[in-house]
Amino acid sequence: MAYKTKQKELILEFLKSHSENHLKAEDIVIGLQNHVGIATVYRNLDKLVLDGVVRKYIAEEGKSACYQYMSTSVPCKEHYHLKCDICGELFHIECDYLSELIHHVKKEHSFEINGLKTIYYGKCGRCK
Amino acid sequence: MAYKTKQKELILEFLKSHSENHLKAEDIVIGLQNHVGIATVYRNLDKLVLDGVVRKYIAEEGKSACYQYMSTSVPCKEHYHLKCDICGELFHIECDYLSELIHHVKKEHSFEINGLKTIYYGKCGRCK
DNA sequence: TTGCGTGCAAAGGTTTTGCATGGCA
DNA sequence: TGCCATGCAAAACCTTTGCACGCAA
Repeated sequence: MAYKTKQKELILEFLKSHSENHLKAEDIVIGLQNHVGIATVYRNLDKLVLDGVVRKYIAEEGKSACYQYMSTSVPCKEHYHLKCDICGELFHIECDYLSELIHHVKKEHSFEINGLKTIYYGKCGRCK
Repeated sequence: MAYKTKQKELILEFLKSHSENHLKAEDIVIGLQNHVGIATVYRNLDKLVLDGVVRKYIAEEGKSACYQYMSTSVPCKEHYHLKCDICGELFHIECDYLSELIHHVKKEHSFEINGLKTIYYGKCGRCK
């Protein structure tokens, strides 16, 4: 039902080898030296996101979305994202407090926060 | 330096009278029955956001931004937003735990989270 | 009168879609 | 062979911008 194609492999390969970065669809196309069309990149990313292999970030309104490979061996549950409104930098932090927050909201507010998808906006130390 | 115009008044009026809703630029144009152009709406919203009179939300990537009037009499510091990935509904909650989280991140991670801008994504009770 | 604000339409950037073709199974 | 995947270009969508005109001060 799902064919294995060269493009699919190339895209996943590229995502894996840049798993520490947040990639835009175009970054992938450029990284693969235009061997894969952007429409194909978007189509594959959509599927990968649905399969939970890749996460999608809303970096900034109007700007392009970012994607990142989710390593299956290293769970990212304790990994959160803070984005500075001023300089635009995205910080990755690990914090038990945030994990507790998720637990709290689930218990008290019947809402299951997706810590991987949520981005906290604000002002970073340097810009303050 | 800043002129008072009919359009400006109409837009602010509309935002105020729908302060419990999250409005898209187009909602405002339609609400005002096309008496104000969409470019004008965007230009005014930008200023209002800068002035802190209105907040802007990134509801969903690729989709249009939402705006909401910030009542000056009722401070909204304890008011957070949860958006369900499944049904798309936006929940407004008040929660001291979240307020504490912001305090914690500020102290421990030197990052000042903007609780008004941040939207927590996840799954709501009904969709779970 | 001065110059900011507006409306319109065009441009801009990102993502999606239609359709013919390519290539996996 | 059957049918999913791809590439290209066009379309779709939201937002911004250029320019001439209108209108507040």
